Amino acid sequence: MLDDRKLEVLRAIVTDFVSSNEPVGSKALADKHHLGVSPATVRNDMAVLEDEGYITHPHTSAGRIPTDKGYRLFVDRLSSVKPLSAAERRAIQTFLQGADDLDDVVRRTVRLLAQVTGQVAVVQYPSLSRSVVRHLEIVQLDPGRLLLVLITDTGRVEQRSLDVPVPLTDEEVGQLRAAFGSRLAGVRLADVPGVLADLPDLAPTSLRPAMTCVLAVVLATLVEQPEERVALAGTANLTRSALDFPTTLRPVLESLEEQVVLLKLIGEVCDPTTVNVMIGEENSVEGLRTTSVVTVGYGPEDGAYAGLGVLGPTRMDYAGNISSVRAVARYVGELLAGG
Amino acid sequence: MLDDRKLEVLRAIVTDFVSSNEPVGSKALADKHHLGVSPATVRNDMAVLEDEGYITHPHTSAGRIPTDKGYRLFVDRLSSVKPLSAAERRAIQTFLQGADDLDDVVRRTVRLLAQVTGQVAVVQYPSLSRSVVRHLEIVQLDPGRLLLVLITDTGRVEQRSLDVPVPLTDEEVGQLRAAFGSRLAGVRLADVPGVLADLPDLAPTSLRPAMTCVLAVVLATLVEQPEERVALAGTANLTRSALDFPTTLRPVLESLEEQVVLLKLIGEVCDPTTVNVMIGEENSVEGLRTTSVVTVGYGPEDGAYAGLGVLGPTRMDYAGNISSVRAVARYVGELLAGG
DNA sequence: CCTGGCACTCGACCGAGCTGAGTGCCAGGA
DNA sequence: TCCTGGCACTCAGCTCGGTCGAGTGCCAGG
Repeated sequence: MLDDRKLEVLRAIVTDFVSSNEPVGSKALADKHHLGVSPATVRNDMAVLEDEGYITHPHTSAGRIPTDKGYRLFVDRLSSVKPLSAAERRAIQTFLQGADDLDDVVRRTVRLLAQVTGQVAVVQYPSLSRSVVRHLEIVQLDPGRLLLVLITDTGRVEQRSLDVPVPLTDEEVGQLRAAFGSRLAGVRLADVPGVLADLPDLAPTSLRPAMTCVLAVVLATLVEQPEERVALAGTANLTRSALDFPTTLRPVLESLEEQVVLLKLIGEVCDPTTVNVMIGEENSVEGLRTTSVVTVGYGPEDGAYAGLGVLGPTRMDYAGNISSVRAVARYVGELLAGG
Repeated sequence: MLDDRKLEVLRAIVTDFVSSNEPVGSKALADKHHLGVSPATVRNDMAVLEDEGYITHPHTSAGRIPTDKGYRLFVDRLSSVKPLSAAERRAIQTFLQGADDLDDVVRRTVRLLAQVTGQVAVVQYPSLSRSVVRHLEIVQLDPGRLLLVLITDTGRVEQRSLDVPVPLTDEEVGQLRAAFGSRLAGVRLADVPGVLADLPDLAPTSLRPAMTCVLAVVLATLVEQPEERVALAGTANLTRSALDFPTTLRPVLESLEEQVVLLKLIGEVCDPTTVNVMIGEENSVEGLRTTSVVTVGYGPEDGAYAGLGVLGPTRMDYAGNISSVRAVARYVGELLAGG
């Protein structure tokens, strides 16, 4: 149905339109891309591409622009990887070096990604459920009020406070700490329920109520409904492509303010090797139907810590953004695994 | 120079323009606000107001719009307090109730403020330097690597990790914890340097290097350069008033992405009783020269925890926003002081 | 000092007309 | 069969001129 030349025409349309933001006509196309055929032939090809739904025109006497389906085909089969320049790689590396904190790493990453791609960047904090416990500290703040501090292998620190029915002595707190600490260190959070299942049974009677409380909180807020966090940057980049957002960018900005939405965007990815691209209408989030999202997991190859990605108008440089996202993900993954 | 009627005219211009976003003419003004004088008289007054720089017109045959100076006069002398409705008060209260965490409180507050005012909302986390230490926990994560967890009276939790030259025994960690804990509990962070000044001298020799390290970190990252955090919400509201931003909202969005800028906006306020209003050009931040900012401190009356506020186009409902900001600040202050 | 009247200004709004990029289609040629 | 040049057609965007009316500034009279 679509021979090589037609695909070539589609590729040319996409690349031209992405860089110019203007409907591209047959003549300019035949000229600039030395396709070896005349504009009339290109027109015929275009008619076919349009029949198949890969391109469309805004009005009769205008050039063609790609549809979401056209972009999809382009991304899947037509875009070649665009390797980053050495300078870019160096920039990424230097920008990320010198970060101490996990917070710092994430903040730097998200800004870097926004700057490199010129899009909105989203970086998820290492997912709790996929993390490994490094330390669980239990402290009594006030009599009867405990603070739990969980530190994961990726440096994420979460705290929860809770009340226990009876104030504990320092010694009892120490016992609690030891009981949980010894069992949890090195355990993936997802595996915690199994590891802790028999804990209350073994505890001395005096400690049992407190232990049950702590256990409940650990399971509820750290394991079952772990708080996922995301960082966002580069929303100002949306204004640069104001033309791309027919109505306004209001719905886009609104969507980006919802943590839930951001998580939905990058939450599913779990493979650091495959880059995921969602184009326009493919997007499940109402209000982001005019945008495309490029995401990838980061972390060790056998299971990512979390995801990161960029969001922009469907008219984006997919090849470039895919490369950037992948490169940044790799560096961040190494950084977190190394530190 | 400006008699009562001229002031009344200015007030009418401001209120009309704020609600309609269209230059207001003499006739409409005389009609709607039953000033008791003819349009011609209003015109004369307008001419004076314009000479004095309080209003201006976009072009010769258009109505008048207030200048920044006009808004300033309006805010300072002409706007009456607009008390919130009972429903609004209830909404604020119910919206904020049920928050457990400090994080939760701040997040709810910032969203609430954005929703109530229809502007961009900014809420600063309780400033560390003005907070009181509730607890300082010291944990050895790995041999030679310590984690400090600081909890303040407002529920803010900060952690820092640091390396000490020699691994410590559990007992030594306990000594460290006791030494710091006993001295810091109940102390304002700003007063910490004095309280800890003589600490290394009193420590046993074996503990001294570690203590010096911890002390250095505490002083450097918690006292001298405490990390101020802010939350932001409602950027989508900027698009609603797209007409108000002559160029684009790009510079505004860019400014709002800078933590430093946000802190500058609300960082100075420290009085929970006085609402601060910065109008247009008064604003020190380039890029926010087309916006106005309404801020106030929140916390106990004798010294706020931090500031919060809203940002919007100069054409905003000052009276309403001032009331909302003040009301929200009061509730949050009570909530944090009470909990 | 206020008021009604009057001439004036100038942005907005509308419709006509032109332009040109781009299309679709068709007949002729490799 | 497929490509090509030619040709008529379409239509968004632009410009131009004209009208409209809101709003102004000024002035003479009350």
